[in-house]
Amino acid sequence: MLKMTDKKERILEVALRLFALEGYANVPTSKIAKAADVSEGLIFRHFGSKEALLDAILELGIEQVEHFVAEVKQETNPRLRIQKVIQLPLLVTREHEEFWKLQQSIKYHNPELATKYRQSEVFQSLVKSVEDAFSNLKYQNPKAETQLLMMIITNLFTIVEQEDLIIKEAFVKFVQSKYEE
Amino acid sequence: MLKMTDKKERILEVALRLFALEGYANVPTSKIAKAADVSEGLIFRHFGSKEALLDAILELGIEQVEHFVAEVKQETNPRLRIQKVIQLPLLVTREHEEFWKLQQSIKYHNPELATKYRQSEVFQSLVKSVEDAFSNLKYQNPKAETQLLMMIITNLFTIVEQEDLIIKEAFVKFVQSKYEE
DNA sequence: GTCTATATGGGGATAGAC
DNA sequence: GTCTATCCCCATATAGAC
Repeated sequence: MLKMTDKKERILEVALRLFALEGYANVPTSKIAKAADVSEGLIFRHFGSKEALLDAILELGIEQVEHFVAEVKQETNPRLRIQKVIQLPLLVTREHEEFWKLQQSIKYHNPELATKYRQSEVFQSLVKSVEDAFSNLKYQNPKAETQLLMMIITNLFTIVEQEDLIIKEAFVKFVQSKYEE
Repeated sequence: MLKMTDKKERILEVALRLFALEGYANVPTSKIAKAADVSEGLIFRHFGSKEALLDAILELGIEQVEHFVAEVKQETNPRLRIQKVIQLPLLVTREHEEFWKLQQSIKYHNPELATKYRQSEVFQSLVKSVEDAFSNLKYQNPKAETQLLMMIITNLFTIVEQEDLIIKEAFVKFVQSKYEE
């Protein structure tokens, strides 16, 4: 990937942090500019609009998550694959916690953008691979199982952001135990 | 309860719906006024500020949910009590559903308000009664079980993608089956 | 690429009449 | 209790110089 301008990069980082922390709608571009030590105008030079900035951040996040998802899909043992999916929030949030938090929050601010993510290849393929695993394991209702598990996982991300690491890990283990044989 | 002015009531209803649907930050008071067929000024006469309006809505929501929660708590058979909690999302009316959704969304706009609700008597007592049920049933980790179940329930409320009642009911049944003996 | 200065609109909120 | 009119701020966005 071509190296971005330092400042453009800084804007992305800072905006991600602030959006995740305080919510997209609550963060004026002026605040981003100040925090990134950049002129406000530059944000619009680079991204065109505040919303386009959000979009760029999400694109970037999806990219970064791709590798984690690939890891899960590559696991052929269905039982293990499910264990790995459950662990995703722990693994991903370690590096991309803010992105996930943002992802959650925009569900409410900006449903279209959230939908865009939900329908992204990455997410869809993850869902499918989970469903396959449940099918292989002869669960009676693989679709519902998948839906339930994805729901739990999505929420694990948000819990994860609240509690301390020990509690998180314990809870993830607990959920995993639900899917052992 | 004293009967409110029709218009005050209408503002509350409309605002609840719009906030839940589009997010607090995305709904200007002008829009609420128009939708409720009321002057914008009246909103401020009655509630003082937009945020105070949100607060009033949440208060009201808590009140309305109280009776459903009481129903659950009053069930002494722990197995049945859990079945009933899971059914909560189906029992509450559409308005309550909106209330629940709003409750979720403000986590990001206005964490203090969300916390206030989370720590409300109603919610806390529901959590406690679920935890008791799990304890009685000798689940190994009642606290984690409760956390997981409450998480699932909260999400059941917000499954919008499946507005189809049949699907929703099927899914609730599916979750219930997880907690049968 | 980046800054400074500025335009524009819209959102929350108030005043005052009825 | 309710409406109309209005204020003011601040957030997004643009223009133009460097």
